[in-house]
Amino acid sequence: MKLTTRGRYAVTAMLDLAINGGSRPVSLADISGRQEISLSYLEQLFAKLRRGKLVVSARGPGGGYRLARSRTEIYVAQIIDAVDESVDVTNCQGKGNCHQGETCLTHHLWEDLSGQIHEFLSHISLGDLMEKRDPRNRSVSADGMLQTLSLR
Amino acid sequence: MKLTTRGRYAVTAMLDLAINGGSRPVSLADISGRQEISLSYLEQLFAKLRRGKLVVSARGPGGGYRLARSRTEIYVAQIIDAVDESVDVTNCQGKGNCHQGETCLTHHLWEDLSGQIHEFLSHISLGDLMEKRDPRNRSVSADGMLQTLSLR
DNA sequence: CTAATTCTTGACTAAAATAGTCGGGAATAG
DNA sequence: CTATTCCCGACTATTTTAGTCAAGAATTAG
Repeated sequence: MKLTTRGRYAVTAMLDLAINGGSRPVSLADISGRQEISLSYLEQLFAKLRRGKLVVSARGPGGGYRLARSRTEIYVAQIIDAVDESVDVTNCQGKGNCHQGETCLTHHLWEDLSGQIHEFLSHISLGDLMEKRDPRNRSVSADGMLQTLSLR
Repeated sequence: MKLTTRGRYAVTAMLDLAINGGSRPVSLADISGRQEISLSYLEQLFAKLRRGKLVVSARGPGGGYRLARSRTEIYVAQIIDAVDESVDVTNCQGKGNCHQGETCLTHHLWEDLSGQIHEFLSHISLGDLMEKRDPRNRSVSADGMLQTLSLR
């Protein structure tokens, strides 16, 4: 899990789409104007978002992008994963060296934390953000939630 | 809140310190060897960690760094904040334009999310990571926890 | 005291990621 | 037909990341 400015751009653009996309598609030019992101850069981002099945496109006049599904079914983690193509940072994997060494240990601890952050962002949808509501407040039992969020 | 590879290096190095730092300090050379991070780069990171009051140093033979306080009182968010010097990304602040525009709205939504991630990482200590334990599982009441994690 | 060790600091550099540019396409609504 | 919009690849400038180098200050061991 990595969280860079590109991820922020992507989430911002998707939020713009969720907010301004009613029945008709939203053009990248509109998003570019509102969010002050260069059109060509948006094109690159949306190419990835489309490959990630998060948006669908419509060409021609009146065309643009719309969310591929309900805003309550698109999660922040999916957006970031789509544009970030997370690189494998396993610098001890496959080499065969580093048997239970400190390197492996700390690396594993980081992986756990990274997994936790990913899990965290996997429960926040565009809809949740728009309503400024914590999705976990909807959970019926606190036990279930604790389990969801606990370390593996 | 930004989460880059530098933050990962810093957390990794601090974990190494927490694990290998008993009664005596740990030298950067040791950490460099174990974690395969260049010594000079570690020096830069630890300069910031020291300024952030997260570690204390001891010069001379047998010297090195040690945690400034207990591993249960050093949180991941503090480490990342110390090395990342988060840049302000308010591209509408102060300019006076953007009165409740879409730009401001989505920007604000991102700020909320960013704040949530920061809050999340503010509750995970080095000790928690080492014990692979979710700090929130310690909380007495689920209500209190829900409040802690809910959106502002 | 001396010498080895270790942190401290600043300037510099190579490599990678980020953000943006450009130019040409293809589809489609009107 | 034509304007609009997505689509795609190559290219470029800027910034960040990660690392290098060199000199110096503190401190401990002997």
